[in-house]
Amino acid sequence: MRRIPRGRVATYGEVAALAGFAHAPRLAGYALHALPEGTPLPWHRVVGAGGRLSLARLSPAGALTQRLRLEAEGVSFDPRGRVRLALHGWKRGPRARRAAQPRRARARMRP
DNA sequence: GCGGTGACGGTCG
DNA sequence: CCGACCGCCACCG
Repeated sequence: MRRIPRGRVATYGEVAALAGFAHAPRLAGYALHALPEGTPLPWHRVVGAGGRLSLARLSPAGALTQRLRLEAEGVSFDPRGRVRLALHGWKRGPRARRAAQPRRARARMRP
């Protein structure tokens, strides 16, 4: 979790995979649930698939805290309250895409 | 040991 | 865009 850069988010599945549990995203959820109150870990940067704040089910207040913390880092949400992964996804965002695509053809000159 | 239960994720209707 | 299921696996009663 600490690896997730400020202003970017990762999904439970990604966190689980990074921890070596590629086929058990639920474990990530379970682990987060077990975090102590004032944990220094950036737990707010972990979101559900599609950018949903899964915490909402368990604790709407907690989800609000998560949202405020993310917005404070510059993370934006869509009208339905989901993180815009296309912009802030650690592995799917614009930055990740640039890293993945070695070379992007330059716009051609005017004919 | 057993069955129910998720801060999950993907599929299907 | 829902809601219902299903596979998943450590916890818990």
